Amino acid sequence: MEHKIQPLLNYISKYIVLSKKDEAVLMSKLIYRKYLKGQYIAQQGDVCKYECFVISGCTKMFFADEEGQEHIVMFSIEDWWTADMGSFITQTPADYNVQCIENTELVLFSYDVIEELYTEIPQLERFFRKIIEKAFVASQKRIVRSFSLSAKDRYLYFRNQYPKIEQRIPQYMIASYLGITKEFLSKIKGQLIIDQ
Amino acid sequence: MEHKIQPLLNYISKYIVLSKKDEAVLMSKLIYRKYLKGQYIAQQGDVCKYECFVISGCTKMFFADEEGQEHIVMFSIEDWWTADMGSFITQTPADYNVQCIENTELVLFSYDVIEELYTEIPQLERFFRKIIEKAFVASQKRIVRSFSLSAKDRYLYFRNQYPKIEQRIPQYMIASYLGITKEFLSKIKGQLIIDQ
DNA sequence: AAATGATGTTAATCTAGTTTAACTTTTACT
DNA sequence: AGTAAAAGTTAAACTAGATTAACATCATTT
Repeated sequence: MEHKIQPLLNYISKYIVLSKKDEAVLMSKLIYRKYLKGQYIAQQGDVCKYECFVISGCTKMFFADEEGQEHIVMFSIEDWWTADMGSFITQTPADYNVQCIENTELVLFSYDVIEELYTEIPQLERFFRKIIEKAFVASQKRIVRSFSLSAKDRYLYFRNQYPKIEQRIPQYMIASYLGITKEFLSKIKGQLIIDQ
Repeated sequence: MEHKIQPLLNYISKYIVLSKKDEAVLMSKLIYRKYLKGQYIAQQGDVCKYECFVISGCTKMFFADEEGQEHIVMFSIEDWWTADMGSFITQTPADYNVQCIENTELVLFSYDVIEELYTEIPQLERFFRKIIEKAFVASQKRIVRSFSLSAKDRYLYFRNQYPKIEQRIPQYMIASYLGITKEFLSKIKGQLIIDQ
């Protein structure tokens, strides 16, 4: 299993230095799991049991509104996280679904394990603080963009910021992430081609 | 100074238990400061030096876009935080301004002090992790509302969630926070009165 | 009390983005 | 290869919300 979660260890080492012993403790408590395209990792209404680190593949987190419309909140690819954090930290039913868009390899941190780990390896508290700080900043910037940019500019920003993601994901999901209809995104793309 | 920052100590005690000694260390490193209505706590372009805990009063965090339009990202009242976290954690120029809407009392955590505190009182790492987890969850829920609710429903949600804030803040700022014009908010309120 | 500036309202016109619906292209399955 | 399903396009009619502009109210200062 060691080599499979190596990307996670590399990722952690960017934030904190762990001893070999700590790494061993960590590895002994984590779950490595493969999912197929289309498979659900977590479901709206269930308590979110895991924080998930993506080793490979791609996931979307979304919810269905009263009319059954799907709204995508985030995508996650290699070296990023996914989970309904609200449900995870309060251990109450989730607002969101997490589903694989590609075959995906994950490392799962269960709620109980992560609490144990905070005690056994106090540095992980710092690690997760920093990760969440970054996620919070990104989230707030997204709010700002959603209010101050037009749909076209939000799309251009997305394309520029996540060129790798755009290739891998159907357009209608990108539209959902941007908060517009797939028809309007199609129109925007057509317009951009005309403008060259 | 002790009694002035008591609300902060009470707030912290909801998340972690600090010894009297730790409390004394903490207090010795914090800055208590009063601001007048209209005064700026932080400015777009400057590096954000402090994380601020609000003892009393009210602040807004906002940015001015290219056309000079003001967009309000968040309000903060008693027992909440304010700062451009992105600027604070990276110590790079801020995207946002923070300004007092009322006379305001703050407790300031400077960047250097907070790093020292994480080392001297490791429990604070946990405390801030939990605070930021909550802030991140709230931020993500706001994204969801901005995409899935109409302006009217966002206003109703705001009014319901923050009844105390609504009383204290001019309507045009609430419109800015909701991502709509003051004229349209006025129309929504008129409509709500007719519907009763 | 008058005057200034900040805040809030109303209404007409305009536009970014939605809805509906028909059609085309691509992908995946037998 | 042939077919069905999924994904993407186009265009017309519509709507939520913006813009502009004129006016009303309220608070603060002189």
